[in-house]
Amino acid sequence: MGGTDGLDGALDVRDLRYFRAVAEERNFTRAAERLGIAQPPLSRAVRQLERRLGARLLDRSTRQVTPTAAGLVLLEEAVRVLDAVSAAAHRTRRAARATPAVVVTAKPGVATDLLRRMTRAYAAQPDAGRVEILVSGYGEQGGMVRDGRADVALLGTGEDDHGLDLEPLTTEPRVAALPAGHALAARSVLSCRDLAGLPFPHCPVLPPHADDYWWGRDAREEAAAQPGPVVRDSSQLLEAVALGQAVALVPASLAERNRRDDIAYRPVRDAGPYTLAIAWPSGSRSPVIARFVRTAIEVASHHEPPSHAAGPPPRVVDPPPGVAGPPVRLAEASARQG
Amino acid sequence: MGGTDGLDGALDVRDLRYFRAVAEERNFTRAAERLGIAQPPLSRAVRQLERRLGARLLDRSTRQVTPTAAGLVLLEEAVRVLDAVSAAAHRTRRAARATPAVVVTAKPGVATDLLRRMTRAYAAQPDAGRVEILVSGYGEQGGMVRDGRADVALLGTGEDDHGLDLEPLTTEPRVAALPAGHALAARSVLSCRDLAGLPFPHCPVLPPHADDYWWGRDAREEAAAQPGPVVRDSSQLLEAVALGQAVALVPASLAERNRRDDIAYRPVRDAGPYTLAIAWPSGSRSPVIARFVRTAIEVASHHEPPSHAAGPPPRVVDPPPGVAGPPVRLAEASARQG
DNA sequence: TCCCATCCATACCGTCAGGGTATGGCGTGA
DNA sequence: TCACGCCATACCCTGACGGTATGGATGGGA
Repeated sequence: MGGTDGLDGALDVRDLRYFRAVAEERNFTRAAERLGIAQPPLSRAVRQLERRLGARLLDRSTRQVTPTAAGLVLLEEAVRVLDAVSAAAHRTRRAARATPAVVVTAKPGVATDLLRRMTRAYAAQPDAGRVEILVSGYGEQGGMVRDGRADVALLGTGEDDHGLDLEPLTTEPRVAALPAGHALAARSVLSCRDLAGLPFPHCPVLPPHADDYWWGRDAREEAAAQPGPVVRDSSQLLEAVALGQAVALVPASLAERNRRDDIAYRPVRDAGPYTLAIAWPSGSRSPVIARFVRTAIEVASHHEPPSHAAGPPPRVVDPPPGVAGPPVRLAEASARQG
Repeated sequence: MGGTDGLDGALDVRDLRYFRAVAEERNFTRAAERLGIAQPPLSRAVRQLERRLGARLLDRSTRQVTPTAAGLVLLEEAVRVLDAVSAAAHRTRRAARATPAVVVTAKPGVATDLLRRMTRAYAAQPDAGRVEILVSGYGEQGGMVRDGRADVALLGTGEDDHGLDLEPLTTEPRVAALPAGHALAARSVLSCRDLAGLPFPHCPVLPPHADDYWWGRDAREEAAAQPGPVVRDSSQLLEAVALGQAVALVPASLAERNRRDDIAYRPVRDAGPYTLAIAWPSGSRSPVIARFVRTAIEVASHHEPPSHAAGPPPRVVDPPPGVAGPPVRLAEASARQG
């Protein structure tokens, strides 16, 4: 479908993995370490890559390796390629299994009942395949779909939805979770201003596979510099709040399901709602995925939010998706930047 | 951003190119020829790939090589990967040039005036970069954007928009183009039924780079089996009509601009309109592309269709795109299949 | 100012994967 | 039955990739 394969200047997955490591680490030695090879071959590989592309990719000035403009472009493209390669392997292996299944991923503790209903409704359909549920840490869902470990994901407002198509499922208000003894807990209603400056839990923006995936040093340092603790799931988050290490904005349903003495939940007047969406690989034509998405939307539209006072009225399904659903992004997406 | 790179089972661009060739050609010998290597290494490579993935990809039954279910999945993924790799090389090289430009591709003879206005309007903006126009053959535009040779494309209803985000620009009716002496030319209005069964020009569904890109044998045979001639641009198309080899449905504006004695244009009552859209890589965040797309939409909304009687009213711009415009597909896309 | 630590580049070498040639086995069609 | 087409196997060779050793440059600390 694409055009000429040509030789693409003979770009290779290995080259892209290597370049990505260096561009992210901004340091050949650390990158080599991360890749599990020695530093000299890495230097050579990157240099060869630059020669093949006929472009300088890295400025190796004194004491600092920084990507050039072209290097930044290649870094972005490399990530896409590597995800696509990963996806190719995962999806092929999955398709080869005797009874292929739809793999849906979600972070633990959110929308478990909705998820249960979805899978049940799907499995109830005649000749529907199996459904596997793959739990993932905060912020991991997008990556799991992109690299093919999962077919669809449930993810919330503000999570990384790069390269995915989304359809919103449910919306509910968010409330503040405060340590029981916190000064703000004395008040019955808060506003965002009240929370400004307080330590928020830092959802690890990135996959925490320390072994085979790292962030560049600045990203790591940046993460370390954040005031709040790093949490991977809702129980860690609540624990952090209970221990007084942080405050957090959580979906109302999560608060409902986690009433505890050591945490005070308070409405926040001007906090945006939490929207849960279902996501699938952008442009997927898989009828199985389309069917699951349709089912999910159907179920969500009948789904009564677990019972909190002023939830929004049940969502009306907009035009049902075609094969993989009309790619509609959340409003958030278009507002992402000016 | 994706998850674990792991080793992906050590998938490689080379493996995917090889597998794609075999899966498309359905014949090892021809695939090897197409790849410019000998057949035995190809057999070995595919076998190794199957071992690495732990899945049978091809059924090599007697006299016939057919992809398995897993093989079909991998074929689709392979195309994505290869396009992404191509795109990485092209975009990086482009970004490395002293004065990076927006490359827009369109087939010749369609919307040239609109294209001219768009580029002029874009270039008129302060600190806007250069614009390069890359002409492409029928059906090639999508591939050119996908593999990074172009940044944006103008393409019409029904063209391959896989992996692209679209925004419609203009809509105009289509008319039938008939050889002047044709029996139907005697009538003043036609319907689709009248045209059924007549030889239509076969827009080469696929890139015609005979050297480095071929279709699988069935696709080629299928194409050869089509009654109508194969054409690559509008002048070839009109020539084919004039020579009596085919009839065609063409946008009204094309008819306007190509009045000839040997071709009769007739309205077709129930023919769908021709919608021209601008397309860019799905999920692109490039501000340059976003800007060009915004300009294009703006220009198109002010654009008076070249003057034909009952054109639709000037199109109203729906919510202007954010960074890269809200990915909205043409209605056609959601109707693509039930 | 001098020294040392850090970090990237170069030189050299061994290994193995990938490609070529020759050939065999098998099924099909004349 | 023969001949052809097609895929698999066997074997060899080349070259790319990775490792080790080492050099050169820069910047910080004493």
